Amino acid sequence: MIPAFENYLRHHSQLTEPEIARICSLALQRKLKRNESLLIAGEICRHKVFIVSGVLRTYSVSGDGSEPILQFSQENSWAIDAESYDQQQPSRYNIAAVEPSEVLLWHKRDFDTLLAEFPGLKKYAEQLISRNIYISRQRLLAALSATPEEKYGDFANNYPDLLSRLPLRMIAAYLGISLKTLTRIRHAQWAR
Amino acid sequence: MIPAFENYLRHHSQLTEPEIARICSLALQRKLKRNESLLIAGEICRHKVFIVSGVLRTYSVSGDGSEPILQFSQENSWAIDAESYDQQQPSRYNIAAVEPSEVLLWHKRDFDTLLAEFPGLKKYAEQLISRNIYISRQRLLAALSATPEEKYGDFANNYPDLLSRLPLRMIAAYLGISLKTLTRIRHAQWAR
DNA sequence: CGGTCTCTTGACGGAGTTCAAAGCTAGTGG
DNA sequence: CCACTAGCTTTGAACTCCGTCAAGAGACCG
Repeated sequence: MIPAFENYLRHHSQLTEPEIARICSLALQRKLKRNESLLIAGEICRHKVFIVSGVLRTYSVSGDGSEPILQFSQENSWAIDAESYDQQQPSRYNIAAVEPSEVLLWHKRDFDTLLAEFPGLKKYAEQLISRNIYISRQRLLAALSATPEEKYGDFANNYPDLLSRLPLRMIAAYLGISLKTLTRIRHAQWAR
Repeated sequence: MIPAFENYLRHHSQLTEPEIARICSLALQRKLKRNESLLIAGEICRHKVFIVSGVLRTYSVSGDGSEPILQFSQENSWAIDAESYDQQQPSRYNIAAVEPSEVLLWHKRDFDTLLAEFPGLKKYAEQLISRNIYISRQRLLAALSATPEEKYGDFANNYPDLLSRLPLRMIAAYLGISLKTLTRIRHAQWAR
């Protein structure tokens, strides 16, 4: 797992080899089974998480039992509940593995140390946050005004590989539409 | 306008008086009429914006002519299109005054200078970004899974003062529901 | 005082949801 | 390695709620 992460950092950050080695030295490794939880609402998100392989979903549980999905996080990306992590307060969201997954974890205090040590890491982290914001905006816009067809089309364009890896009901939960509607759309698209 | 902003900074940041003075010295003042645009989609967002008085809306224009609203920004808060500002690339969104408004502007290069000069300002800016992320998440969740009634209720709780200052059609555009539905909800609530 | 913008209300149509049942797939355990 | 089962997907029918269209009343601004 670690070598894959090292490789990722070499290509996606400006960090030096010693810096990368130091970052890896503080990482904890963990494997998640399908559907295994990494964070449950009410718990405090104590770790920064990098996904080496697999897919995680960040979701909420509504009063009626539905599970709207805020985000999918796949290999070579990060996943945390920022609010719970930053302020070390109980999380409102859940994070769980959709597939069997391998993740690297850093204790918040360790990661904070690394951020203070390496300006390059800090800069990299800020870029991640920014990109997250841009994507969230687009997603919010789609949720507000796009038709189900458009939402599905956007999703298929942005995450073509996830289409085949996720249960449809999760895609529906991510798009904010019913499973029934999603099925209809996919069938309609086939007709073209 | 400047004194009001100075006061705001004193209460909401850890900045020192000289720092505040320096920040203000680089600010540009501008007044916006009702419905006047501050940023039009396609333009580059060249300024950081602080709202001294009034309300701005950040919105998109859909193919069908509707104007979904991503965010309202009221007095004592900031408003920019982060993506366009950070990367100095054409904006996808519009920003316009809902009421006559007074704003302070900083050229990006000036503000970047200030951020580099004052760690306290940087820290303050990061807090703003974080809060923005938390709020966006909540909003996305509501857009995905809440009923129109719940969305309106949340809005009324979170922004009680805006309720009376905004045209209802804008609240509808913000909640992602039709004006008709919004009217229906408000009437229903009255009955209780 | 006129005009524009805003809000309300009605009727209608349709898209999406819910409920339920059945077939299929894939993962699990023996 | 196979059989079984649980979960996933599809489909149908009925319904509900939201959106569109249109008209009219009211409020506010210039």
